[in-house]
Amino acid sequence: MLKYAILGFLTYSPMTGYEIKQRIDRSTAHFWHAKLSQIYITLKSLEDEGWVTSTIQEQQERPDRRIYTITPTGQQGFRTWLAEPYMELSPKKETLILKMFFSAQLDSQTVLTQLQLQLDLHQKQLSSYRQEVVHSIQSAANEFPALEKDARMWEATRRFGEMYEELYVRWIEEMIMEIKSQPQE
Amino acid sequence: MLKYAILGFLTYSPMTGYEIKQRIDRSTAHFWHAKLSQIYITLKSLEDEGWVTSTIQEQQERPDRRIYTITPTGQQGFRTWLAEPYMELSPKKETLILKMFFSAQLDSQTVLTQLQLQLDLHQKQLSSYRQEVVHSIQSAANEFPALEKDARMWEATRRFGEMYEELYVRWIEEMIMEIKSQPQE
DNA sequence: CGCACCATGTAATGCGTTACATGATTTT
DNA sequence: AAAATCATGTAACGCATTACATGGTGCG
Repeated sequence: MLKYAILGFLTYSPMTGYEIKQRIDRSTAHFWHAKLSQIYITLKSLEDEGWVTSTIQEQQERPDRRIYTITPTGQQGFRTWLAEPYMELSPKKETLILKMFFSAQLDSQTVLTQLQLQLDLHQKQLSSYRQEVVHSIQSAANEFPALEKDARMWEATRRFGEMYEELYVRWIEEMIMEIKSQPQE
Repeated sequence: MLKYAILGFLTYSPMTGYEIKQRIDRSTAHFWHAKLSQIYITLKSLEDEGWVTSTIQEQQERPDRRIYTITPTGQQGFRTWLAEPYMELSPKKETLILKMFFSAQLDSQTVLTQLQLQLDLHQKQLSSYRQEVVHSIQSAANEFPALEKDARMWEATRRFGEMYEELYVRWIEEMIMEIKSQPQE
């Protein structure tokens, strides 16, 4: 699956593994993330398949860069995947919710501390969607006017991330209120 | 991580791998899922660690059952994990959103079909949270009145799933409207 | 008659993370 | 002086999925 995310970025322009990582972090990280090491591994296997090719660009003051380019076969494979109907629900792994599921076994104070910590994290994430992510989409769109339609899609996915964090913050706040309002045993 | 979900269920009562799978499907599947084969593998490694023990219950008309019981060490390990502050955001892998991110490259009709399909799936999931999941929590709470506090937590996690699906449905509906309102090129 | 349910497990494979290894330049 | 950025990669490990293997009972 990661291979399609990588191919997707390479449809815009050739780039290095390092740059792909940066793009992911700035745009898709809230619904699709990846570690740098895994990106390098996946690029290599894409090259073995013939879906991308790579050339070395030598540099003197920086390490050499390996620039990956998508091949026609890769283009084709990516398009096929993109158009393919997706008929499942994406599997979720939400550690906080799992902990809460069993947290009746804990004292309220520990649970409240846990929730407060997560509230802070999600609030930070929310404000990042409202600021950094908005800006990075707008600057890409301004720089390349041909990508206007793409930018509208990117904005829609950003909005998904924002709505998700709003929901998370609301849920945690409700949990905190509910726990505080309950008689201690 | 799955090991803690399994231990969590075993704190309520001893049970088989098969039963753990059923419990997961009925209660935590929307934020924590697992395949049966992985549950068996994890139970075995928990037994090697000494966190659970197992006994065989012979049956004549059905296959024998291996019943797992949590040990004091396992109890301790589970409690430690539960009380541990969770300081990250859970990583997400949302295939639909990833596809949408790149879908400016597709014609609107294909995108609309994709969205409509997912809308149906999420609406079904939503109504399941409002019906089956509500009932299964209530029947567990009625059967074991001592679990009242637990049931309140289960209900909170169910509510999270419901809110999440409401968000998803809303987002897809907005996407459909936006795409329909755009001039075709 | 076929499908779903009960019930457990192994083998092969794939995907992902963490740690390791290197090393100059730029920013704080 | 320390940390972050640029830049690539491998090795070991862990976790998860898919396929394989078995086989009786109960329901529609």
